[in-house]
Amino acid sequence: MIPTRLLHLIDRLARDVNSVGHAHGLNPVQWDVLRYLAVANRFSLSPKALTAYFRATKGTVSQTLSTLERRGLITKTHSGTDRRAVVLALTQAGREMLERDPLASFGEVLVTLESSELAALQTSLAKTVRMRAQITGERAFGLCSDCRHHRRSNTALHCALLDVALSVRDSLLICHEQEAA
Amino acid sequence: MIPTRLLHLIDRLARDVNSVGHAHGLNPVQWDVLRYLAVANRFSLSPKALTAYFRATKGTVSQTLSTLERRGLITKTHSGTDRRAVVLALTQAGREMLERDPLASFGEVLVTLESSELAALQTSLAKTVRMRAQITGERAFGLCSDCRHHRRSNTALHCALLDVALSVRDSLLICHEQEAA
DNA sequence: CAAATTTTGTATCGGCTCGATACAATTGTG
DNA sequence: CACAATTGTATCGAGCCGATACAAAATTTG
Repeated sequence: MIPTRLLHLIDRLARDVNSVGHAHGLNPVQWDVLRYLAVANRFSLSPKALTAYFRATKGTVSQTLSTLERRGLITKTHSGTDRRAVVLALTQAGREMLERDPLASFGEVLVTLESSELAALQTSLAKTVRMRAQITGERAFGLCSDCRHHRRSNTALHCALLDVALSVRDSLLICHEQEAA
Repeated sequence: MIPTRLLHLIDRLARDVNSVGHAHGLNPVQWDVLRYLAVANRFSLSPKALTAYFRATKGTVSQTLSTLERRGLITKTHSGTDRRAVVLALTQAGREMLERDPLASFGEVLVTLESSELAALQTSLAKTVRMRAQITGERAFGLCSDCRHHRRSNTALHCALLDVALSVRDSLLICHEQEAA
């Protein structure tokens, strides 16, 4: 039996998020790009990864990125190893813009919840998002450290998929290659 | 301290909802209208109520409704009491379309959760949505029976704001006038 | 009651987003 | 080296949505 009332709440929440996403001259997708770049590791800073993240076409992503670059919020540089690939990065202005992230207004509401309730909410939502990604066959964009390709010896961290060494910081960021362990 | 990780999940969930909302030739807003009309009581079936519900301008709502009417999914009739007002209703085709609601795919995921977890999730989300509505000064669109204008004698139900009798069915639907008790 | 104001909705215009298609450049493969 | 696959850009057009102006009915005010 489908939990109609809960679906209604999710729908309403999603609409609220979308509606609050028009702020400081940016639209919801543009905010999302800034947020993504703030939490993605160095293997995931490409238009390709964003295309998967947003389920948008390459053209759409390309346009959004051009707009953000024109506004000085991100930079686009060509990768050294693969000269087709573009490496994205937040500029200082981009990081400052993120400090005015309208989504933070949800945070102010959430912190009034009991910490145990907050933790439970986070766990349930994480489960939901993960299962959804699984069903739709899309990437989960989870933490590098939660990935089945993640290896940790007593000396270092390593990605078995890309065969590269990982910093602690790398492993605590989101990776587009991530697959649940 | 703002729960960043949780905000990220909410953002991702919202994007998922929005993305899944393009189905059967309808867009997310059009689905939302159909869903709303299915759960709104007879005092709330107007373009005006939808304008508040979606935080959209009157013009935008008017256009969306015209499109849905053209597709035969809703009807628009003039109110008898106030001839400016329009009364909306789902057609049979509209109700059938709702049976293919893409949001139901979330339900399939959610039912795999423990029922206690499901209940907790619903409670937390309801709180969040309610607090958000309060802060932004908007209507909550809660259940008629949860309203401070709701009166129940041993013989009948009554709305003290509109001064009309309520059926049991009325009181279990969403009302645009609703204010938390 | 007449005039002004408020409420409710429509019509029209234009900016902008986004998907589709075609294309360019680089890398990988047989 | 020819051919395919990958990654990203350029261009076009449909459609969404906000803004403005307008129409019709109801309400308030003098």
